[in-house]
Amino acid sequence: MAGAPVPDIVVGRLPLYLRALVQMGDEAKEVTSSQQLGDRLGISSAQIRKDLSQFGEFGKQGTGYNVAFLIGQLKRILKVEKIWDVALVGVGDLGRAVAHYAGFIDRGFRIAALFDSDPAKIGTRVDDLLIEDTGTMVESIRARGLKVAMLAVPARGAQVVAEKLVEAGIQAILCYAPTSINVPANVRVQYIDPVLRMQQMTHYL
Amino acid sequence: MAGAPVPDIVVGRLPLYLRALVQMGDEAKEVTSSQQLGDRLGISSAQIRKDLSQFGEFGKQGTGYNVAFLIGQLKRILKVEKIWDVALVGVGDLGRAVAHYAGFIDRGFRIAALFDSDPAKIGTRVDDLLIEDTGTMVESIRARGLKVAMLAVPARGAQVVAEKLVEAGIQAILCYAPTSINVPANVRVQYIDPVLRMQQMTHYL
DNA sequence: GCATGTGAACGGATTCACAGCG
DNA sequence: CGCTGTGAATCCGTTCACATGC
Repeated sequence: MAGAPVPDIVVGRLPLYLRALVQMGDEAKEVTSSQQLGDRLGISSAQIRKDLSQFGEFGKQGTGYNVAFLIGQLKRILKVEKIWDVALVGVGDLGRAVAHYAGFIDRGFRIAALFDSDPAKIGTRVDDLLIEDTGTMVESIRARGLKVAMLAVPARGAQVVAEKLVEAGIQAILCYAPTSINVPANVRVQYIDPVLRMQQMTHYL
Repeated sequence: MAGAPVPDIVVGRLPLYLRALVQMGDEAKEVTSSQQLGDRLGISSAQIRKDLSQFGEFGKQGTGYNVAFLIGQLKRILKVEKIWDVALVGVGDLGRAVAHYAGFIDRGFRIAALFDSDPAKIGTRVDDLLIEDTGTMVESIRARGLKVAMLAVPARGAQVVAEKLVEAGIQAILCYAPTSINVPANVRVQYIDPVLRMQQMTHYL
């Protein structure tokens, strides 16, 4: 049922479905149902069926969903069939950890460029990847045509860097800096701040 | 207006408000309004007022909110006035990065115990903190009375470890493992999986 | 005047429940 | 019979708009 605008909250669940399906595939499961998938994820089967139905009819009545097929469809919808080259800005402790994280490549992302403003770091390498100057970042990102970036600078500098990323043509930013950033509506931002999640939980203790 | 059950989605925004207010405090701002706060965060002022009103009347009509006072109230509500001692399970690359992350202590959390199942790591230290055996984890966590844990083991092992944490009396788990875990309803889980966020964004590119 | 706190109105998301089909 | 896909119904969250009070 393509055509109508799909709610963002639905798109946000698709990666979760994909992750669970890949696990099922690893377990040599060939077919599954909305019920099984929901049980794994703590989501109702109706929710899953409705979400998927926004993009097409992927299941068979009485049978369920073919795991490999649905994985393929979700990858297509999420545009992660190919690997995205990503720029990483900020190579402090956090940025280094992100750069070393092995979990990206299998799921659609490769860190392809590093940037920092510290002269002591510029020109050095992290795993064979050169750290470039943020002063020349805009041109460098433009030249490579990168569309996705990760932000791992201190909160203070995040807004300024974000604006440069937008200027460079970046359209999606994963922000590890513990602050909100303001960007034009056509640029997507997602935040990773573990402390927010921790503080949410402690309320209930 | 305490008494009624507050929606989880509201509790989830409070840490965001707290973070922005602390920033304002750092900027020596003494008073703010729901409008100002909302502009920073990309949230409507009505939303912020309604969220806060769930817990009391913290503002003054015609004036707004006292920043320091509201920070104190939010810390109280979120129970982060004191520092929580946290167990970290899994001291691989990811776990080490989490252990080194300097952003926890200022915001209510201290990593106070490390666990791993690798004999080569057990008994060694990370920043003066001993890595203990997961085999003796349940007793160790119980003995210290820890209530909060972070999970940084491979996806495969996450469920088993989660069950041990529950057995040990842990009531809140921050899960860095890229998988869903099932725990009793009285235990809270929050997930950090940057790839999910990335895949959500690429859909729109 | 200005900004909060809040009932009422609205809109959107989830769940229900079943027709349809393998 | 089993499970999907989906309109209808329900539930929940957000926004509106204004009375209240500094």
